[in-house]
Amino acid sequence: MQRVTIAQVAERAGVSTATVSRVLSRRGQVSAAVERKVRRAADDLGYQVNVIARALRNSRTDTVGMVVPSITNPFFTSLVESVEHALGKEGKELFLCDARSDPQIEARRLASLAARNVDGIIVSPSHGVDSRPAVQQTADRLPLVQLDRFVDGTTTDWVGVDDVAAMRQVVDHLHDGGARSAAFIGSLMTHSSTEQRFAGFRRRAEELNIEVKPDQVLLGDYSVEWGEAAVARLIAEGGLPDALVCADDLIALGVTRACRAHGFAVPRQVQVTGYDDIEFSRLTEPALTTVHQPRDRIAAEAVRLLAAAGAKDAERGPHAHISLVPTLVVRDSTRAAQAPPDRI
Amino acid sequence: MQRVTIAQVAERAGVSTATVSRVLSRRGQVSAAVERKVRRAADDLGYQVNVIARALRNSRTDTVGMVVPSITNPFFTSLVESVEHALGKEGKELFLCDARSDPQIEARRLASLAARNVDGIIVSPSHGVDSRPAVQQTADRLPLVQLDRFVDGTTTDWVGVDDVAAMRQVVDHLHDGGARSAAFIGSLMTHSSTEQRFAGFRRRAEELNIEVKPDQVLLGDYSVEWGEAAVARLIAEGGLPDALVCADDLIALGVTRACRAHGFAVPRQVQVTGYDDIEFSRLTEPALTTVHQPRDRIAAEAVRLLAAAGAKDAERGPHAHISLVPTLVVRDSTRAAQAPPDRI
DNA sequence: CTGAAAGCGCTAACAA
DNA sequence: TTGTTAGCGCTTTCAG
Repeated sequence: MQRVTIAQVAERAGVSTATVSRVLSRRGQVSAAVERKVRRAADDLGYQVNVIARALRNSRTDTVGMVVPSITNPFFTSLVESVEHALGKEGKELFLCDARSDPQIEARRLASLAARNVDGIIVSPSHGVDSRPAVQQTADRLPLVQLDRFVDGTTTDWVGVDDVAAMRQVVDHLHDGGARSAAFIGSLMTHSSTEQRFAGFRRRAEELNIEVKPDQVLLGDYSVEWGEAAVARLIAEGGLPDALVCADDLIALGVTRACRAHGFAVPRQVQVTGYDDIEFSRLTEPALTTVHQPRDRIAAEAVRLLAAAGAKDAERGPHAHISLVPTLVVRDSTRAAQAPPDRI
Repeated sequence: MQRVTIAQVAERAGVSTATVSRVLSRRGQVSAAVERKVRRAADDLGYQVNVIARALRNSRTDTVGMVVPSITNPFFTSLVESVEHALGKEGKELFLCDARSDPQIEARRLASLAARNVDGIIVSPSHGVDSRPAVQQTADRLPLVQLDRFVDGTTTDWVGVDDVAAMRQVVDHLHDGGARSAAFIGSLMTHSSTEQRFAGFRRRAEELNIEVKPDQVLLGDYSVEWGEAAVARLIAEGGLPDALVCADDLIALGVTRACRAHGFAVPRQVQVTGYDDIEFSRLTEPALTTVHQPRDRIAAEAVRLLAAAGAKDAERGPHAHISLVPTLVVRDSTRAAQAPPDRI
């Protein structure tokens, strides 16, 4: 239970603490003989650095903090996995926090990460507006990259996908499958993802003359339950359009399920699309057509930006916004291309 | 970018650093007037404690480390969520690590957590044997609780469910549904979960005269893919038994999917059960019959044990093994009770 | 009730 | 190449 300190190692090896430090942190020149003695002593005693003490001295922890809106959302967990992997290559570790989609909790987590002297922070903000103060304050104190989502009006690095381009692909695909009317089912417009995705959807739908009734834009949250509820509401209020475009896969899973429960065949009577390409999206019946996010790439870019920001301590260059183009994964919840009905 | 220290607050408030410390860590008596001055100064300067410095001084971090085999397994993420919640009530934070099912990575994570002076560790070991040295060493240095899985031959606290009792319920239920033969699909017997679950399965199957062919015990890993592969193998080698008992929900999801893909109706021709009750288990077609683990309760007990171990520093009492009884959730992948065929 | 000062374990000047 | 020493920011005796 007693910790072994550098001083004890020094005593046993018959050298000074400075020498031990030099050996153990492999800095500075030490003769081979002394090095051997020190390592020997350290091993014998079972010495382990005290990262806390080292961090206090160096004001570096080799730790990166990450805050996600929800750790139970498979999209974020796979993003976390990618980030951890990318970080591992740099010899850094990840300190993960769950904001539970609450900007207040999020603010606490960010503050606490900063207080723990993490070298940088990766955050997918919970709210497009309310998350701003905490995110901006944190970004003023240390390197910070926003991932996937971002907060309106903040000046920080950001990495994500081009939601508008993605939605264009989605709508084109649905149109090819014969859709002439569509509904959009998303979360409240409280964060950038839904906002961007809806904007992309709406724009392309207009261009293609796909009908989108105002009361067929339904906003709730990113959950299976909400997807189910939304479909129930649509049916109650007059029936389903040709296509249901969902802002994420969880919603789409619920939507698909509810459609089938209410006797609507997917994709024959109604087409459904998701977003994110979580693992389960291929497991439902029918497997979901969705937008694949290049998670590893997103993670790698984020880590790279963080490293760069950490390096040039003096002055920060302009912030980077890296937007990757996602790909459409066509599965069984949409129809293959066909000539539009009126052209037959 | 510059950190505000206690000294700056002290100067601005016109008091000593000791007084500031007393106010900010709410220890010791301070006059109301001084307290107000100090708080004022701290707010003005935007002071935030340096947790690192405090930790070095106190050798306490109010942080608990958690290591799970896989952060993409929904069972573990929901367990993490429960633990974080339970910890929040104690004012502690969670430092989460993913071992990627690799005892080596796991060992590194454990060491690193210990080096960071976490107050305690919650670990669900990746391997029933290979995880032992790291887990035992860590447990010797600080409070440690094993969750869900455990390592053979270690003396630490443990919280989980009674797998044997759970499997008894599963087998009874399948038998009620008419099953007279069954296969078991699990991970390699490299960790306690599968071991225990298989033992429970086998024992009850024997008691009920349910046939289990030796080559119908298939061991791979906890993944959807393995579930799919296992079914393919069973079919290739002579067909499916009445029931397929899976060691976790991911496997069961793959199993169900593969059964349907190969034209076997679930549950009419073959019954399938899972284990864990992850959220997606109710979303597949058919919804999965599975064993529900009381996650919140498991988490609460673990946190309680950790707190207790942290308190009595002097001598550790005997270690506790807390085993909770899980409940069977009957959904649509199994058949309702019926009189056994031979009794009709 | 408040202040001075020591020291948690480590590293980096600076000396030798 | 190695040792001496100061100090990272905080808490906590011990005096006052």
